[in-house]
Amino acid sequence: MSLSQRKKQILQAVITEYIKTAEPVGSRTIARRYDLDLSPATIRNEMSDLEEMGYLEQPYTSSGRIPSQKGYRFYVDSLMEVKDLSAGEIAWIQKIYNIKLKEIDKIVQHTAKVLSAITRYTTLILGPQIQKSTFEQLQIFPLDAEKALVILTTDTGFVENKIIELPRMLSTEELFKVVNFLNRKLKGLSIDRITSSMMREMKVELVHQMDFIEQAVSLLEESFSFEKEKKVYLGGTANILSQPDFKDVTKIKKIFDVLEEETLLSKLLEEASAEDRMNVIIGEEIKIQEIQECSLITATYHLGEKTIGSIGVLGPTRMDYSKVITIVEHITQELNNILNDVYRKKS
Amino acid sequence: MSLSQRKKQILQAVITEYIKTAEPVGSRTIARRYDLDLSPATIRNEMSDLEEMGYLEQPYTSSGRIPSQKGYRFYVDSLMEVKDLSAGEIAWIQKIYNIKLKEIDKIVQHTAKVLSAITRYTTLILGPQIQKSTFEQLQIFPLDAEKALVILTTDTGFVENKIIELPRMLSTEELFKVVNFLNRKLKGLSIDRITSSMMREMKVELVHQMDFIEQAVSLLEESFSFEKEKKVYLGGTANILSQPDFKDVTKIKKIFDVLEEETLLSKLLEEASAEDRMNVIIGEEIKIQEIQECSLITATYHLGEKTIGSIGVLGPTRMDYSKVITIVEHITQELNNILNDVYRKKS
DNA sequence: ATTAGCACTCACCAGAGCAGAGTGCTAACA
DNA sequence: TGTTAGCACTCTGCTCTGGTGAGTGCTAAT
Repeated sequence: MSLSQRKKQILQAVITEYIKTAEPVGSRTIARRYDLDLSPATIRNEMSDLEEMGYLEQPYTSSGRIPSQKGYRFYVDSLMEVKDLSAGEIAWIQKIYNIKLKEIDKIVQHTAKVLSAITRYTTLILGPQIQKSTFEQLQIFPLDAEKALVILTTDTGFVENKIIELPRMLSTEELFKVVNFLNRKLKGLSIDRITSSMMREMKVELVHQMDFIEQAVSLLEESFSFEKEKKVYLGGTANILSQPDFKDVTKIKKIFDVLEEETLLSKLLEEASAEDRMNVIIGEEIKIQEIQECSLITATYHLGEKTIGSIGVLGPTRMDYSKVITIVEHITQELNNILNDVYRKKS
Repeated sequence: MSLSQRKKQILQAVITEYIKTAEPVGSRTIARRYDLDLSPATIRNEMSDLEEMGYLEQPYTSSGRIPSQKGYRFYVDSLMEVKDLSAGEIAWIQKIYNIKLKEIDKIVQHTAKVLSAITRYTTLILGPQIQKSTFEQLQIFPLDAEKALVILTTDTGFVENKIIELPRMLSTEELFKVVNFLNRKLKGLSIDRITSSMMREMKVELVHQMDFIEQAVSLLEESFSFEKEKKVYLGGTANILSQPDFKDVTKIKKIFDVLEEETLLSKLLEEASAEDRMNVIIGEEIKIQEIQECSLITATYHLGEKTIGSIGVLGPTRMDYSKVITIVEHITQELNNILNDVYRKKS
């Protein structure tokens, strides 16, 4: 069943007002501040209907109304008008975003900070995924008899480093032989293609070519066990504390506890932005119980054609969806430009 | 003027009790819970004296007493008995600290997390300083015509990478000439010895050796402008929210705002641990106004002989100094062991 | 279908009254 | 002279009360 034009107007008015004030909205307020040419009584009746239909809620008997989750959903999907940024706002963003950094992780961290400063909410950015890049070179520096530093670089300027245990009984010479072998084999391959089946193949080949098989294989395995965990960059976590929605310290505590769980956040962001377009998740649609009084707006960012990570803004369900969506859209665009500028493939 | 034995006992009792309960402590409580064989009235008189001398405070007329900053100071310096960890506690710490990581930044981050989990306060760790390590190798990978990836490695397994603008008109060949020159010159030098005077020297030398001076010099400069900013690793920031001392959201907000200022924190830690031993800074002794209701306990950690960073635990002034000091001592020791184990110099 | 009017509900606030914890002072005691 | 019992007093924190105002739901009139 669809809503009458008038009901939509009233729903929109209630939500807009509630987003602004964080207070339950009464019929008089609507009548006064939005010229719908209706008396409070009529608005009351409509609001009563809207409540019955599940779009509004009453925190307590005879209080004003607040939007329900369903209300927000409908607002975001069909009611909200996404306005463009003014030239002034764009200039302002430009000014504080203004990036001189070139390292991808720094860029992303700075973006999180700036985005949270602009929106006044908390920003989560799922770090760029090395998986999408192309293998450039693997290098190895022995540190002592047992350990070596392995550095993996990609065409996009990723540098991953880790320290591995050296297999016993492997001479320096042999070590470099294996490394050279790997470099020959892998050059130009995308990282996520270097799968376990591929590794198996290489093992077989190693068996034929070399006589120190076992050690070489374990070296190979260790070298490629680069962290699959995805880094999440946070910005403006303190902003949560400015929200009147959360004046209860125990509630805040729960949210912060979630924010300290990187794995949880990375899953959240990954699922949210699975479809590679702007996405809004409202309240209990979020799978993490502790933050179901929040909403999350996500988008993805790209390097060339490939999606390499995602951006999320987390605020109370009462957050200013339209404003945040515009800003996230803009920032994502900027980030894409910066990244593609710095890391554009050589020719 | 020094305190009588009895006054000391009473002061200690008040502080111990207040640390436990976070409530103003009255004379009856002391008489009941600590067997000093004194009547409440006598204790009252002594407490009154202690207040006059500045060791105690009364939040309001005829309430119990709470320790003043001076009180805490005296307690930490002369009263507190630092007890050793029990075998059980040590085993427990061992269990959750249990590190398999080898990369220095991961180790430090994990330490911050564990330390905050054990103490239930917030942990700040000033990241290991590359300055103290020894130059191993500089490498350069051209990304495109204008940019190149520079990787600096040290003997201790540090890997710093940055992207630089290539000077125009510098051929790949020339590029590698400069890099080779640098590697020859710098090999084995400690990073903090690579000062600007040293750079000047090298510039002079370059002038004599090569005919593409200008470009080489600018390359040199860019390559060595590695971040001097010190990274601070945080753990357990959410713990602040569990402290009954901070039930006021605006207070909490202020603290969190400070925690988001990395530069501020790194300065704080650096100053606090300047003397290279365990240090306790109480309340207004902290230079940052917003967190003057907190205390900070710091220690330094080492690689070989060299101090490479510092560890701090931040809690309310009412924090359990003795417990935290013991734990920080223990964890610092563990961290030293781990680091020296992983990064011990090759012979 | 809309609206004016009215009784009713509930949160919020201020003030009053009360219990409990704790102090400071005085006077008695060892 | 130091210690202690006793007592009046203070202040917080809690509950209860009544009043106010915002807001509703219902009914009846337009």
